[in-house]
This record gives sequence, C-alpha cells and structure tokens, in this order.
Amino acid sequence: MSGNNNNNLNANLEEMSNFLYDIIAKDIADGKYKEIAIRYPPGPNGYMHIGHAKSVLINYLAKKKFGGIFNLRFDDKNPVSDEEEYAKSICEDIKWLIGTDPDNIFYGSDYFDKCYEYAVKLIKDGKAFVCDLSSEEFTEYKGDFNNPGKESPYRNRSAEENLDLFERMKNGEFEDKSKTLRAKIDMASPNMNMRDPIIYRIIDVPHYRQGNKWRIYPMYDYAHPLQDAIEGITHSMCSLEFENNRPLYDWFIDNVGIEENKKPHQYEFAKLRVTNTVMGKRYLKDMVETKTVDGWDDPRMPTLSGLRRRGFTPSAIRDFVLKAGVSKVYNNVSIKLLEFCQRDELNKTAKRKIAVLEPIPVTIINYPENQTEYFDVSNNPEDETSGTRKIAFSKYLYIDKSDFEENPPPKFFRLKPGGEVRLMGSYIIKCEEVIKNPDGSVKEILCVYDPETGGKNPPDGRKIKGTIHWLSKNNAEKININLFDYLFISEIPDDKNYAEHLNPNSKLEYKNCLIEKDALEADPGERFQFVRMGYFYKDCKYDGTYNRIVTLKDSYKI
RNA sequence: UGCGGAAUUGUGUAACGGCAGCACGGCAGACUCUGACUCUGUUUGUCUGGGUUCAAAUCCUAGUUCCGCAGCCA
Repeated sequence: MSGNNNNNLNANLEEMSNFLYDIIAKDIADGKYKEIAIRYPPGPNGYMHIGHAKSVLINYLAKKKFGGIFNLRFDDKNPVSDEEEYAKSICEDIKWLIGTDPDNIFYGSDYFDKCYEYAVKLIKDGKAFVCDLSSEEFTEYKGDFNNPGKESPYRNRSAEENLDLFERMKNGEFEDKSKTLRAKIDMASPNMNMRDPIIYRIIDVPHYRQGNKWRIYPMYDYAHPLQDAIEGITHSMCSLEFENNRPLYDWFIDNVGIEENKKPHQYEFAKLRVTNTVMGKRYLKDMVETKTVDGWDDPRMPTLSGLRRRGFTPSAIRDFVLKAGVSKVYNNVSIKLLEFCQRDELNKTAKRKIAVLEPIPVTIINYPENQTEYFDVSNNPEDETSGTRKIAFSKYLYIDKSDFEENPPPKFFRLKPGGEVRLMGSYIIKCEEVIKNPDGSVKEILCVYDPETGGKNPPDGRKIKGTIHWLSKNNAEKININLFDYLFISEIPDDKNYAEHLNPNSKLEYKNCLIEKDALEADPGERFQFVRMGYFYKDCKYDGTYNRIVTLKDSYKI
C-alpha cells in the first residue's frame, strides 16, 4: 500500500533520538529499569488532531525503541466533558495512526476506588482536609503572584471530622461545589499549584462509564500521578505547560505511599503546532459550530479524522511528526513539511491518472472520424513494477482550460495558437484555429496531429517543450473534484475572527470534471496522482468526489 | 511583578569545550513525453554585553526577549 515510509515505525528506531529518549536510555543504562512502561492519556472530550499524533508517537515509539508496554489510558475523570463517542474515535484514530492496537486500553475512571483509598490515607495522615470555602473564597484565599495565600479556616479540622465529611461528600450528602477535598501543602508557595490544591470536588453528574456510582471526582493533578503509579508507568511524558505541576505530581506520589522503585516520573516536551491551521480544541470546536468548516472531519481540519478523509496517509503523518522533532522550544512547524512528506510517499506509490478539471473540446481535424487507437502509458514512472495501461485516442478530445492560452506569457510551454504541444503518451498536436463563444470564451480548439509522433519523438528531431494531459471523449467519465489547501493564510488571533484569515482557496469545488474511465474501478482507499494536478483521494463520504490531498510542487509556474 | 521553562539561518531540529550540520522552504541551473520526480549549485544562523579557556552555541556572570502558571479545566 505505501512504500518506503511505511516502515518509518521500525526503520529509524536505532538512530531516532531526542532528549526524552536520552533520559530513558540513561535510566536503562543505569539499571533503573529493564524495560519501560509508557502511556498516552487523552481525556475523551474531543477529537484527536495532528498535535496529539505527536504525543502518541513519542510514547509509542519509545516503547518500540526500548521495549516494554504502551498503554492507552483514557483520563476520563470529568463526567461533564467525557463521552463514549470521543473515546471510540480516539481508539480508531490511534489504531489508524500506529497501525496496531495499544498493549492495553485502560480507563482512569476504573481507578476511582483506588484514588479514593489514597485520599483517605492522606486524610488520616493529616495531609488533606475538607474545605467549605466557596469558589470565590477559594480564589481569594489563594493569593496571587505577588501575595502568598491565606490558609483556609477549615484547614485544621481533625482527621476524624475530615474522614466523616469526605465520606458524606462521596455519598452525595452535599451540594455541588459546596465542599472540596484539598491537599495540605503550603499556601505561601511561590508555585501556585502547591497552595493547598483541590483534589476532589463534588459533581452530581452521571459518568458515561461509571454511571451514578460517584458524586465526587478527582482533579487532574491528583488523579494523573496515581493513575501512572497504578499502571506502573516509568516515564510519564506530557506537554510543557505541566512543568509547574511536576512538584505536585511528585508530592502526591511521595505522600500517598508509592514504593520508591515504583515511582513514575514526569517529563515535558513542547507540543506540536503547525502553520496555517489551529490546534486548540476550543478553536476547532468553534470552527465546527460557526460552520467555518463542515465538521470535525472536514478535509481541511487538522484532526486525524479530517486528514484521513482528505486522504493523508498515516505513514506520511508519522514521517512529518518525526521530521518535526522533539524539543522544549515553542514551535510552529511549516505545513509545507507535511505536504512534502505526503508527496514524497505518494510520488513513489500513487498510480498516475489523467484528469481534466475544466474541459475544453479539442477536435483533431486530420484524424479519421470513427477511429480509436490506444497508447500504453506508465502507471507510475517512479515504479517499474506498476505496469502500464491503455489510453484511447480519437478525433474528439478534451484538454484542460489552463493548458491553453490565446495570449501566452513568456515561457508558456503549453498550447497556444499556432503552437505545438505533446499530448502525454500520444501525439504531438498543433493548434490551427480557436472557436469562441459569443462571450469571447473558448468554445473549441481545432488542431492537427502529427502521425509520425505517436508515442515517439518526431523524426525531424524538433523539440517540443510542453506536455499536457488530455482525454479522449470516449474515455472520459464525469467526476467532482475538491481542491483542498491549508485553512488560514495567517495566524488567527484570540478574537476568533476566522473570516479575515481564511484561505479563500482552502476549498474549491469543481463539477463536471473528467477522468479516465478505468479510474472508477479503483480499490477503495487508493490514492492517485492526477497528472500535473496533485495527489487525490476518493472522498469516503461522497462517491464520485475526489479530494486533493496535496498539490504537486510548483506545478504551474509561469 | 513571584515562580517555572526556553532562546541556533525564513521554519523545524542537531552539535553536550574542538571545522555550526541535517531537513523543509527560497533562489539559480541541468534533465524531463508530468513545468512533477531526480540531480547540481546557492543564500541566510548560535538573543545581547562581559568573563574563563589554546579553543565557547556549549562553562561562569549580568541583562534582554518569548512561553507557561493565580479553573472546583487538563
């Protein structure tokens, strides 16, 4: 299906290196671990995008490189936002991306009992307390960057009282938001995360997986390290914005009583950003809701479902992510790198087909009326094993509107009045006459063909610079073509004013395009290069519609 | 402003005291029955100022800029 890039999950493991893998390699060299345990922990509250792909791949490839296990763990501890549908799509997207299932699929919500036990332990140890402060009071007591916080008046409740209140929180005796369980750390800490953070809050909403079992739900900072510890994760990798949370991560690991040699450790890397699109879940959701795009799987979206529907291959996405690299620098990787990765793969694997976007009739005036002859054309000049196919030639042809210019600019090598051009794979033709519509547009072009040039060079040795694609009337089927391109022409600001940043060419729809007949019999999922137009993929939602995945590079530079 | 991070060419990423390299993009050329591919050439960089050293992107020092943290989000 795909060529060299298909193996980028295996081939480059040896030389694949980044600062995270250096840490792991050192830990293994030091004998700290024999093999590693890694996880990817999405909250099932949205669709995956290409930024998530980076995270998945960093984790999955670490397991491949160093040996061990790779868990998919749904961090599904928020009943308000987490949904089954999202979990399902994430499973699909990951399998599509890495070509296999994770070693395990776990659910953080299955650890709620364990988390509760640990919380009870913290209370008994005098390290957590039930707090009655309201949301507003909590914020006020927390202080700010310049001022230390104030201790909660409920901070010194007895362990017995806390135990009793906490259990009653669990049993649903209190209103939403009326009480929290907080860790007792340091209200004066310069790290805001350490100012007696909330570890449980009351949410009276049924959980998509646990039903009505729980009325209290743990916060990220508390649940995450425990989930890691429960699964025996060795290296917990997350994005940069959690650097300030690491001391808290360690605090919970230390105080909950995880054995020294079973303590997971958190490491941070910069998440992937890509030019000419947006990655934030809020933005993606907003674009769907404002109909800026047609849905989560709109082929212009950076979601994996969108990229998949556009026709991007998982191997190209992997290649892209690996080429973009891993560091701690705030980055903005060019979309052109993704396009390059996709072209690079498809150039080697995609069969060539001739398609005409905007057909103009061409009549070969010196060709017999009822004659058809067939030329052998390579399916892929890059791949000798791809074989050839037959293309029909007759008196009545179509060429693309863009391949004819009545008043050609300099260095225009395609068809022009009185000029010669090669019809790819067949004859050289010469433009004799242009017939116009009343509005001045081209209605038909009359040409003569040179019988000496069928699939071979002219005997007189003259050089014809231009080669264009074409279709015989009896070898043309109608299709629709969508030309997709990147979404935005510039950064979009916080005001979400998409309109003024949208790329007007991000989606161009063409009806009544023509394609070689036998292309319609293509295998599902097959990708084509429409000669000189780019790489295309049949839209899985709309039969008979082809999406352009990427253009050919500089195809029509004039 | 307190704390935590980060600064290498247009972009991304290497170099871990010893010739600043690679990829993408850009530009120029060669080739071409795809203006693609391929090939060749090419441009541009160590945030700033001091210091240590035979030698600094790398170590020290003082600054600058950018990012993150004050949700009962993650």
